[in-house]
Amino acid sequence: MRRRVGPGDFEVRARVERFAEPAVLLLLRERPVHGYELLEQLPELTGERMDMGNLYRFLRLLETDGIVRSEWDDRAAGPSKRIYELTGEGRALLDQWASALRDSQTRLDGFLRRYRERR
Amino acid sequence: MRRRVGPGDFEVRARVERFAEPAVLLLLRERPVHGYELLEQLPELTGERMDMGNLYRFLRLLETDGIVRSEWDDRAAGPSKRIYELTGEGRALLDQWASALRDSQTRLDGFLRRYRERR
DNA sequence: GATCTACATGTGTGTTTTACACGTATGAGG
DNA sequence: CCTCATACGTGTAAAACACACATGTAGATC
Repeated sequence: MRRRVGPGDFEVRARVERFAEPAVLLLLRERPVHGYELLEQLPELTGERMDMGNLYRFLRLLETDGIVRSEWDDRAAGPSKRIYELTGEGRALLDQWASALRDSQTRLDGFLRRYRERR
Repeated sequence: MRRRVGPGDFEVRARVERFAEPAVLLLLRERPVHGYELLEQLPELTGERMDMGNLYRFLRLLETDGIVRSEWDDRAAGPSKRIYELTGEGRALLDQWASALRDSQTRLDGFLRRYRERR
């Protein structure tokens, strides 16, 4: 997204497409967590707050795809939580993401190097 | 985009959102070019072929936003070309992109470092 | 005991971005 | 005359993202 905030003054965000996916997978690899917890921990990785609605939808999609599995947890007081954990497929997917993100890094590197040449 | 190409085997692309924009701006900063030429040179920066239709649409949008300006060039034989060049605003926007991309790089770096911890 | 806040999980829907298919015209070379 | 490379474009569907709203639990505060 690009937004003009003044003449010659833009606000640009350069986000990786669907970056929430690898971020969720990485957090889940560390330990099983529930959605609300992810919501709090994601910004640390992604730099911005994720939309709640999309997160919960996204988690269910991951489950139908066999990337995560979940179960309800009512043991604690308060509203019950759905705890998600990574499957073997999920770990494989995270590895693919990591490799794709390394490529992306290389590409960014190339871009920025070329940007600095010929100022 | 994520595509399952087998059990536990995924094809993941980790692309920066709207990466074509900074790529076009960078190419235009180097010298004025026309659309078809961009189409050929973009993959060098972005790693993939851009959709033609979207590129031409995108260039016109950039022009209405004052990021580039253009004029027809009929001097050469063959179909006439519309040559684009970067405006001052365009250069400013490229600088903003570069800064955003550096942030993105830092974020990727953090992600990958955390990925390598706790395998 | 009403009301406010934090926790926790969701649905509905519009907007933006990207993907894919197709249309039009010029001129060079067989 | 037909095909191919060049050059510019439109139409539209699908995917991703943004924004608003709905539902329920329980502790804290008034």
